Amino acid sequence: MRVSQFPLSTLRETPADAEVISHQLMLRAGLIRRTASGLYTWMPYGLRVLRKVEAIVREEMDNAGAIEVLMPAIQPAELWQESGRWEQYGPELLRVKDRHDREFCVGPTHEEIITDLMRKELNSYKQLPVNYYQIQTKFRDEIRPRFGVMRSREFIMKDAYSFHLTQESLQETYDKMYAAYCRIFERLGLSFRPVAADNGSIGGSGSHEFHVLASSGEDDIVFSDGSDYAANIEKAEALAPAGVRPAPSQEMHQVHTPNTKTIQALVDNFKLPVEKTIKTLIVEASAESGAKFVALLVRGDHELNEIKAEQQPEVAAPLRMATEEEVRSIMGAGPGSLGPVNCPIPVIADRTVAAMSDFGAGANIEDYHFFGVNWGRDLPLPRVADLRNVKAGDPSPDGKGTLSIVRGIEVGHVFQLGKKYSETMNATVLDENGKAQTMIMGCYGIGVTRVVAAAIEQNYDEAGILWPKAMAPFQVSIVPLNMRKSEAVAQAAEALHTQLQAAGIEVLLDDRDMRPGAMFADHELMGIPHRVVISDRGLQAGSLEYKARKGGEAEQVPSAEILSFLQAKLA
RNA sequence: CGGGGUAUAGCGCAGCCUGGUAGCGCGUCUGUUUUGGGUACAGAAUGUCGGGAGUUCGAAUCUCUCUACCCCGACCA
Repeated sequence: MRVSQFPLSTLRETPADAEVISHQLMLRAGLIRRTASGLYTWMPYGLRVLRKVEAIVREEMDNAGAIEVLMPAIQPAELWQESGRWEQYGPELLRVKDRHDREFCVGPTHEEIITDLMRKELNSYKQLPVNYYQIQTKFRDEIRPRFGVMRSREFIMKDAYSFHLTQESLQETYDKMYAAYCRIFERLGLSFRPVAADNGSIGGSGSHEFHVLASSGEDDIVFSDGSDYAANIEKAEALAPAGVRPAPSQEMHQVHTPNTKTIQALVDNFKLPVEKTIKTLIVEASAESGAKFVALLVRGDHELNEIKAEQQPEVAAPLRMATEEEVRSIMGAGPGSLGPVNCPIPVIADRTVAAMSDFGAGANIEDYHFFGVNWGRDLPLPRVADLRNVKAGDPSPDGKGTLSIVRGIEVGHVFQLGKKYSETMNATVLDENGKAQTMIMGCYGIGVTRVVAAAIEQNYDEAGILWPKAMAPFQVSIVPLNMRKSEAVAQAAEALHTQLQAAGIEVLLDDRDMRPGAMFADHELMGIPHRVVISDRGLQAGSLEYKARKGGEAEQVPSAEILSFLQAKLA
């Protein structure tokens, strides 16, 4: 391909509204252009990258026995009403009406369509299991689209849905999909991690997220150095500290603590170790608890896990922190002076808190704390639960090794749906006794467009993108110097271009009449992995210059050997 | 939707406070120059100053209003 015929439009300056590096580089390298909020056009070079990701996903899905279909992007409201999601989904579901005033939505996902399809197509258990997938455009009317293609409203997703007679059969396909996902991200050349995920109301262990590791990621991923345990921090269990609670060694006493509204101030002003401090958080109580508010206790240096908190029967979901006015009217003191001693509302203590002794906590009197507090002696131990986020260095919940935390970008999700849709939509097959059985379902998604952005977040340098080999829009770029003046350079460039193309190498010839520096900068920005420079100087010496995008010095390669040299690099 | 901010040439920005009819850098076009890291010089084109209304002799600038976009929160592939 020649640049003169495959237009490249790079930007020298970073557009002001691009926040994250992948968005900036995708705009600068001319891979995408914004059409409207959350809507992007994929430009020629970007589309090549996208197609490569799709091809790998398609191949691995096919290899794993999934069958490709293509469902409509526009979906009739009746199916969503049948599943109950027409009401549940909210404004993220883009609803439209046709000329007959019939209601439709632009599909954000396809459970309804596939379930409807399968209940019609499948009659017998003998037809199971099946696994259908598609690679298709989805639309979710996100409240706040951002980060370019990372969280856009329209995006391309590979979604697969499997149907089974038994849980064992589902597990088998689930495991196959899990393995296929691992192969996909390995082949894409990404550093990734499958992690156990929160699977909400469905229950069971049937949900894993696949995260591309990148410091700019929005999720915290927890993993163990002593086992293959990995989980989203939302889900990672914080174990109770080992050993028994130390015996009290101090008497409880009230201390005047002016200007001490934070844990840090308490530690600094009173030389109290942070491990001896307690944070008291007041949240709204659930209707069935009978109380209006609940106090949650975590150690001073620990962070409340909102999902774990919401799962407590006493706590209202979604979680809502009490306002400062509410706190004052219930507790008689403001935030910064709160604690479990003489607490007028129900209390739940984190496991770590339950194991503390001689600790300090607010006295529920403005500017006073109690120090030397001990459970059992000074106040009864409240209900204990896992309330906090794990921290790096915590023991792994499976008992093997300690935990580390890294940031990740969620690019895939495998999920055991069970009968959630098949039951409400009455998708059954006849079993061997001729009895109707509700099918069990699994679903498996990959955010194809997001994968492209995530790959950049993980692979870039000052000059631009560093594509993994499998994703680069071209493998080799030819940069001829002074092509318009030097007949020899022009001929050599054309000849090499023809030669590499004939050898099946994806090659891009930069035949623009530009200065070398500008061309180098463009190819580096675009992240083409291999570069061959053709110059009069080199040709006279019978050689071409080769340089890899990722590090390494430029080297001279005899012209006659360039093909085999590149083939070795590309292998 | 709540809170904060921005809107001036393709991109990045100045001008606005203190009204006088729009500018800089990059890019684009023409010519010359240069040719191993975004070359230099000369010339040129490009704006309903986000839309509408108002104040004024006169509005990018002041007032009102609408719209779009960005950032922080809930959502998610």
